[in-house]
Amino acid sequence: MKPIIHELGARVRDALAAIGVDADPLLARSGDPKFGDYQSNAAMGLAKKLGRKPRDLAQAIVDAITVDDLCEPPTIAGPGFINFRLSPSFLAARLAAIPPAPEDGSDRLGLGSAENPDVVVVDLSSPNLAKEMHIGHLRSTVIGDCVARVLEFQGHTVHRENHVGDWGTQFGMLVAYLKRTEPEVVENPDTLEIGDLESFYVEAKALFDADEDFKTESRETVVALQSGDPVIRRIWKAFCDESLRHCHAIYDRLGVRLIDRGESFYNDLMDEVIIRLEKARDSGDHDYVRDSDGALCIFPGGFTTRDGDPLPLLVRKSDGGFNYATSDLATILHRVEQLKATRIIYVVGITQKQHFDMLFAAARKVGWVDQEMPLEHLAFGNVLASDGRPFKTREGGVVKLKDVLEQAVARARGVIEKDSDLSADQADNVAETVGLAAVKYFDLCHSLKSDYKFNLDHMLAMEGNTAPYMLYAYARIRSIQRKAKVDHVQLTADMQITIEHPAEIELATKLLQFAEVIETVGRDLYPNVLTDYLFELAKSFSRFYDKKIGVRVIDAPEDLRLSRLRICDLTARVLKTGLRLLGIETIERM
RNA sequence: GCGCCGGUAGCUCAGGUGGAUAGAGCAUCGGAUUUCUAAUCCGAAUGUCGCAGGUUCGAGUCCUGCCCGGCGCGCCA
Repeated sequence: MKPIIHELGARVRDALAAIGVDADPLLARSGDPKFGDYQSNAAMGLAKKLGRKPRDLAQAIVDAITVDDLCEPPTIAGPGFINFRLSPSFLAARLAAIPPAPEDGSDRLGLGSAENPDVVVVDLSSPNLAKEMHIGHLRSTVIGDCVARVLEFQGHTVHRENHVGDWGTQFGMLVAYLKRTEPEVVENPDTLEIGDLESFYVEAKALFDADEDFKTESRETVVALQSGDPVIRRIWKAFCDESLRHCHAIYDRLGVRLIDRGESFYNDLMDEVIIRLEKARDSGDHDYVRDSDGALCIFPGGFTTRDGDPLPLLVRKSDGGFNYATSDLATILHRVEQLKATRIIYVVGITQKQHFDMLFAAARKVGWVDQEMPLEHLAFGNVLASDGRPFKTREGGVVKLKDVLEQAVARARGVIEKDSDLSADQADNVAETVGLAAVKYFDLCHSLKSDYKFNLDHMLAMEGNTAPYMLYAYARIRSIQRKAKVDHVQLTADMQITIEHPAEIELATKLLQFAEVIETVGRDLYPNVLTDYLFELAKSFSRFYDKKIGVRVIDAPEDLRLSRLRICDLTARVLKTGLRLLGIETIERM
């Protein structure tokens, strides 16, 4: 079942072909319902090219088109828009054709899988293991998980790569500090527990700054670590494991699954990066790879320094050490050559834009990545405090992600408190779901590139484009189904759907847009397109079910009752599926 | 200095490939309703889309210049 917009587009293309024109049908969703559901904007542009009047050309297209199985007779409006309004019988047939939801929760709503599936790498979250995850890691984790879910849903193979920072210079300091404070780690590395990584880091840093001996020790430890000293490596490993346990407590809570592949994993590949680049440098016909001030560099071109000189990507520092360009190039080698990736998406803050522009340009320049292969930096803005300033604790420290989630869940508990139907356990469960959903949804409903202001009142409001509203809309439909005492699984078998009331038409049309929304999100990777759609769907349902302008459901005549209950069920399924793709779990009652 | 991102209603924010009278939520005002969960629905009001030019049938969207805010610009990641 392909998106309706493409079906209509194909019909317009055929009509154009019939009158001897090969052109893009320029199909779009109508901005205003009074113009119908879809419109073709092709006539205006083509008319000029063909030396004809736009409206005449539009008329010729309409005369040549066959769409009576999909919509009402198309109309021509304004300068030459061709408007299409889907017919109720088509809407009904299309909805009726959606197969029942499978038991295992993998509902696809009748959507097909990608014809040419990609192998997609999504680089997400990627915290530094030295410290605890903080508010700055929220967006990458949540956005990355969302696009990974959408791409998986479309049938692509997705690798979620958690490129954690576990190999930087600060690990010398941390391991040296660990050796002092937790000497038994050397004997029993598995038993290491650090309750508060953040303060552990602060303590280590304080000692590093105050104690010359410790500073020296730290530096020696880095060298020992990176040259493979088994004792140091063991302590380092214990520290990383412990740190990852902190991270995964959060990932588990958020329902995010990913593969940890830290910088250390790429250690050997970084050597390989250097070997290949030195070879290119020495070959004589890759002048963009060369040494500069003692550092091995790639000059991708198009980037300049403050003084206007060509800006290189530094791949090996003049002291022989590696930096993040080295490990990022190593990830590209691994992803392209080992994982066989056909699309790579880096979900990283927008402050890194120039770095990724240079990295991608360099990787293409040296031929490690084909020109056509998509390398995408999915860049996002900062999370700010509600006053628009940087999000800090009262003391000016970083805000731990764990604390933010805890606070949201606590506030959610307050929101649902008045409902006495739920047991204490159920209430806890609902609060957990609602609180986490609120944080995720609020993040995902903003456009990526701009900063947004973190506001618990907003994200936990029952009104407006929020998680609680969406979850309530879903729970409400489930409540209707319970009250109607109809098995909504059995309901789907061989049963006709009737679409005639304006509220039914509106809701049915909205339901069938799900396919094209998913397609858009999979291509452009804008989660807020999905949240906006789900919000509109929920509003359409409210009108559908409204006493004044909607239809009766439970007490409607039997045939309409079953049809409408099925529409309710389809709405619930689209909401559940859409929210699932956002990484949000639904609840049956709240 | 160069580059990138943002500037849209009182507030928070949306506005695929240029499309019709620029939207939503909140807040404000007015109306419906003894509820198939009112956590609702209908209506009203509110805009120099940062400014100025340009491109064209048509510009919030594309181009040029400028203003404001944020970020980045050689060995930290």
